[in-house]
This record gives sequence, structure tokens and C-alpha cells, in this order.
Amino acid sequence: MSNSRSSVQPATIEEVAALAKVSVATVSRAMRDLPNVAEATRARVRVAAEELNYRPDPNASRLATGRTSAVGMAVPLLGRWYFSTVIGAAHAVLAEEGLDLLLFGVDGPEDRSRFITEWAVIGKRVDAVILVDLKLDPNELEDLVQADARVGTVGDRHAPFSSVTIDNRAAAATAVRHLLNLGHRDIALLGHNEGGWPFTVPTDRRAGYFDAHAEFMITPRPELERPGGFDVDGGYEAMTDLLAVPKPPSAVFAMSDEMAFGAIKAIRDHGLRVPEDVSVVGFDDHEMAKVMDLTTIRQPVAESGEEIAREVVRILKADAVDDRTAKAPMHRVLRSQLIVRRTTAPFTAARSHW
Amino acid sequence: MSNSRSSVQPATIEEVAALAKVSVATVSRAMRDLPNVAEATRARVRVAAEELNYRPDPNASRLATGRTSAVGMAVPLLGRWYFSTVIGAAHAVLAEEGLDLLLFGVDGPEDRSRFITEWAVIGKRVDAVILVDLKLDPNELEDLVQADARVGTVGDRHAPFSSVTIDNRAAAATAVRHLLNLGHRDIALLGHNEGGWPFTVPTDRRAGYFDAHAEFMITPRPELERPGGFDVDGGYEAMTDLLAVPKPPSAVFAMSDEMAFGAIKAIRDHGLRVPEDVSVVGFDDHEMAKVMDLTTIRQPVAESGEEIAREVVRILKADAVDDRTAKAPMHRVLRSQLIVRRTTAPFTAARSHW
DNA sequence: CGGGTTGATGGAAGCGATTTCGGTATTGTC
DNA sequence: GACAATACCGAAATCGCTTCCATCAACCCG
Repeated sequence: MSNSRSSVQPATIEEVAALAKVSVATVSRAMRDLPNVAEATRARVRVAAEELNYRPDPNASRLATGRTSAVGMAVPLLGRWYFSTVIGAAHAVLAEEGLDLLLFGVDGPEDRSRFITEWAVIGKRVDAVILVDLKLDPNELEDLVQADARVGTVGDRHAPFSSVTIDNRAAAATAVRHLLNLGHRDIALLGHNEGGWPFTVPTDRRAGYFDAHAEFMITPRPELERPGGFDVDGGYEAMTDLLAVPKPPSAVFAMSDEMAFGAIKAIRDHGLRVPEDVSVVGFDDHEMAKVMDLTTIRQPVAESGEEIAREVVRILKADAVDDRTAKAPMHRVLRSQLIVRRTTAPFTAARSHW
Repeated sequence: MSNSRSSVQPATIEEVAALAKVSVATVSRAMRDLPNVAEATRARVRVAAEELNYRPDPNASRLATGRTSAVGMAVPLLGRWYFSTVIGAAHAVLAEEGLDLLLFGVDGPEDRSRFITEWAVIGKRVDAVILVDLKLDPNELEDLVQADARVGTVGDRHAPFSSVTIDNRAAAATAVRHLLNLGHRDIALLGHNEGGWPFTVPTDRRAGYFDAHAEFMITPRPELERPGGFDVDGGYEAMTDLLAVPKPPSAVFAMSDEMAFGAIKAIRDHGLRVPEDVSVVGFDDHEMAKVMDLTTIRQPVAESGEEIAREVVRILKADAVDDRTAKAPMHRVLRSQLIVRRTTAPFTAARSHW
């Protein structure tokens, strides 16, 4: 190490140029491996840069090129397992490509709108955005396509943009059908859509719940449908409520494993057993699902994050070389499957305490 | 909405200036609420800006000011509950202050070094960084102070920088003492430090484990100490191993709840019961801890993230007004406590299968 | 051997903001 | 009513990089 200059005070391109006795233009070209620079001078520039501990100022570079080398991720609930797993997986591939990751927690529709219309691509902060489980309204969608934004979505699907999803409706139907096949007829639904927050994921899963019932020619009792906040506590509360209705459910389909865990806890606290008294099926195959022996729908969460990140990278690379043909959106739907463990059992009329 | 210009193609400051019939300098001042601009013209500028849907290009602004209005967070394991919770909490306060959040997943010491010396503050990407459970080596520390960087840490504490921590050593000792008091003498330790990755958190907790043993004048058996990867699977594997040693432990102290959950699963899969055959105590008070009835150390995870973010905001605001006096680092240590639930019980010589 | 390529380089004009500095216009003071 | 102080505003420099364009030398080929 013979850095004549402290590594903490990075040099500018001009100083490098001076040391290497070339113009700044040449330094710029040399450092970015552009053609039309002689190998000898490229080498000279490199050692000068090394010597001065040069690293291009990203902001200057962004201003000059209009490109940021960053992608933004918008997620509704940062702390939930599903989202942090997606983020983690996406981060890994983005990091490998040298892309920065900006996080944006979307807390309500206004936030989402702000994210779209002023913050992200349009706000010049990132080159592309990944939306996780966020349904756009028509205006936002329009803004994004007008802005010619690069976007990838996971969970939701919007025609003009690449997406990776699973078939939530079919998966939910599978879960509920499993319960129906076991003889259950009073099946609660945890985690349905709440007003204002138009996720499509819960909507689809709810549709699946109805589909399965329809196959059995029965219509679910509306009072068995509860919002569950998608977390443990929400599941707990919703289930506690449910246990107090006149004719409580003998089974529960929770739209997330975390709610399912909460529900199980509530059931047990109520002096009942799972699955003898009430069956529970979740959704996600959370890492805790196997510990809890939870019957659930497994979906490839990490893989989703990885896939969408790869796709975004592909798009970005395509427009780096100005390849307009590569712009056709990709819509990938990943496979999910029912994992039967031990929180579901056949319905029996005789229940412990009822 | 009478935007004469599409909202997706934001205007430049010059266009606003033209429309408002003032200079760009005045627009700049007016928009940032600086003094020395007449209320009338400020209003005029505002409507022009509104009309054109103007928002300052952050990159131009960053280049000109040298400030980024962004903070970076470095965390070792993005997907773990602890980290995503800290991130979520920090994000909330940063967002409220209009600060962007860049995420950097640190995967090994080289990554950490890269983060420090080229990416974050020194790399002009962010104004400040928050390090979660990352111990710096002396060089990195030196680089950061040389660069006069704003940094906040959670989990670890470095003298020159603000931190929020808990007393991991004392907390771990409390957990282990609880086991010792219950009569356990063969207490396994899950999740100790692995070579190369110098976290201080596990080191401190390990020290607490020894402290408690020392109080009881006993030295723990080295073979009961296992790396656990800090996740469910790691805990499962470590515990499975542990159950196969000649004289298996009657209790386990896991350095994270997730490992504890894995351990419980392993114990049960082995045909043993918790807590009758082996007691388990965790660390964190994960949201699943209450569901699992896990005895654990509760630490204020979300609060940590919130606190450190607030502190970083304070620092940033202080140097916005050039207040050098506000630079004394804050070292806040939050309270943790033992939550006794039902995975710990007195030691009894008679064990089910042994 | 001369005109035409081709390859390597430098000069200079942006990119879109911020900020310094100086100039009017306005106000206040006696 | 003269003079100093103050409030407001604009011209221009600057931040550090990218990129267009011109230049120049070496090279190729008929």
C-alpha cells in the first residue's frame, strides 16, 4: 500500500487524469473499459486511479448519464417473513450485479402513489423498481408506462410489466378443498382483503376459497370470514373471535402461516386441540411451519425474489445495449403445492368441549 | 388538474424559472424555504412548480451539495426476523424524515470492508450508515472516523459512534442462571461465534454463559457448545448432534429464538419432551416465542431500530445547522428481561428414554 | 505516394441543481 | 431629503462525471 492519498478522501477524475497525464475523457473511458483506448494508456490510468484510490462519484455519474445503477423495492410490510425473504433473495442478485437497492415501505395507498409518481423511477432515484404484492391503480400504471419505467412485480401481475407469481386462486382452492375433503363444512377464512388496501393476493386466495366451496355446492358462512392482519397477533385475535360465534368453525384456512400460528395458539388457549377439534391450514410454508407441523401451501418465496431480480437485471442490461426487442414482459408463474402435515384431520362431530 | 405537462416527465428548475419569470437561483431558494425571498414571488414559484410538476433531480442536488439525503443500512442476514424487524422500524422513522434507505447485505468480512471503504459514506452514496450487529476491525473504524462519517450501530458498540445495544452478556447470564437455578448442570450453548465472522453479540452472550456457570463454580463441557447458524435449521441440526453425544445436555441456551425453535423440533423428533426431558431457553422474544411458549430473553428489537434511526437523524440535522457540539456520541443501552414461559422446568434425574 | 480509413486522444459542452457575490430597490433614520 | 442599512433577486461559477466532436498520427491500398 503506497497510497499517497488517504483512502477516505477519494480523488476526483481530474486528479487521476493529471497523474496519468491524460485527459479526463480518457480516464473516463479507460475506467469503464470502453473501446478506443490503447492498452498502454489504460494501464497507466489504472495505476494512477489505484494510487489515488479513485472511485467515481456516483452522483456525478448519475447526473451525467441519467442512469442510477440502483433499483427500488416497494413492499407493504417490511417486517413480515414473506417480504424480508423476498428482499433478501432479490438483494443477493442485485448486489452481484453491482446494483444498489433502495427500500421503500409502502404504508397505504397514498404512500404507494407517492412512491410511483414522485419517488422511484420518475423521481430519478432508481432505474427500475420491484413491486412486491402491490396492486397498482390505473393511473399509477399509466404513469409508469408513460415514464417508460422498468418494473418487475412479484405477487401481482400487470400486463405491461414482467412478473413472477403463483396461482394464488388455485392454490387456495387446493388448501380449502383439502379441508372439505376431510369433511369440514364450517371453514373460516383468515386474512381477507380490507378496504382501501387493494392487494390482489388476498383477493385471489379468497376467490379460491369460494371456488372450492362451489365445487362442493356449499356457500361459506360470511361470519366465518375475518381480517387477520397477516401476522401472528392478528391471527390470534381473529381466531379468538371466531371461537365465540354461535356455531364455530371446525377448520380454518389462513392466508398466511403467521396468521395460522396465531390461530393455533388461540385455539389452544381456548382449551381446544389442533387438529382434533379444529383443523388449520396456512399459506407460505414459513420456516416455522415445519416446527409447528402446519399443513400449508408451499410457495417458493426466495425463488420469487431471485427470479424477479434476475428479470429486472436482464431488462436493464437490454437497454444498456439498446435492445428494444428484449422488452417483451415475462410472466412467470411458479409452482406451489399443498404440504400436508399435522394440523389437519378429518372432521368429527364429537368435539372436546362443545 | 391542469398540468400542462405530463407528470411523468418532470420539469427542470429552468423551466420553472421561466414560467415564474424569475431566475433559477430564486426558484431554488423558494422551493427550499430559504430566507430572502419575498412571499409573493415564493408563491408564484410554487404555483409554477406545481403546474409543471417539478421535483428537483436528486442527483443534481446531491452533486451540488455533497449531501445525499439517504442512509445506508448494513446487515449480515437480511432474511432473519431480528434484522428485518430492525430495518422495518428504522425505515419508518427515516421515511418520515424524507431520507432514503439503501440496503447493503454484508456477507462476510470482505463485504463488510467493501461496504465501509468504497460503498457507503466514502463512496458518496449515503450521508450516514447504520450498522446492525457488525463489528468493525480497527482499519475500518479508522477509515470511518477519518472520513468523518456519521454512523450509528445497533448490537455492537464502537466508542466514536452512537449505538443502541442491550447488555448481551448480562442477559445471557440471566438466561443461563435461570437454567442453573432449576438444577441443570449440562447446559448446551447454541450459536457461538464462528471463525472469521467477528460478531460481538454472540461473543458477549457466550461470555454470559460462562459467567453464570462461574457463579455456580462449574465449567461447562466444551462439547456442548455448538454453532447454530442462528436459524431454525441450524438449531435443528445442532440439537440433533447434541442429542447424540455420550451424556446429552438436559438444557439448552440458544442465542436466538429461531435456533431455539429448531432445537425444540429436534428434541421432539428425537422422542423427547420439552421441558420434561430437556429445557430450552432462547433469546429475542421473537413473535413466535409466545406461540411456542418459549422461555426467552426479551429484547426491544423494533425499538432498537427506531432509536438508532432517530439518533442518526439527530446527527444529520445537527450538521445541517453545523452544530458541532451535538457530535458527542450517544450510547444507549436498552433493557432486556427474562420471560419465563413453558419450555423450562426443573431438572429431574429420571428422563423418559435415557 | 497521396487520399481515405481507422484508432487514440483531448477540448468542451452538457447534466440540473446549489451557492456566492454583487447589484437594485426599498426602507429607515436624523 | 440625503445616506446607510436591509431585503430581494439574478448572473455565473461550481459540483464531477459523460459524451460529442474535432484533431492528429499511423496505416492501408491501389
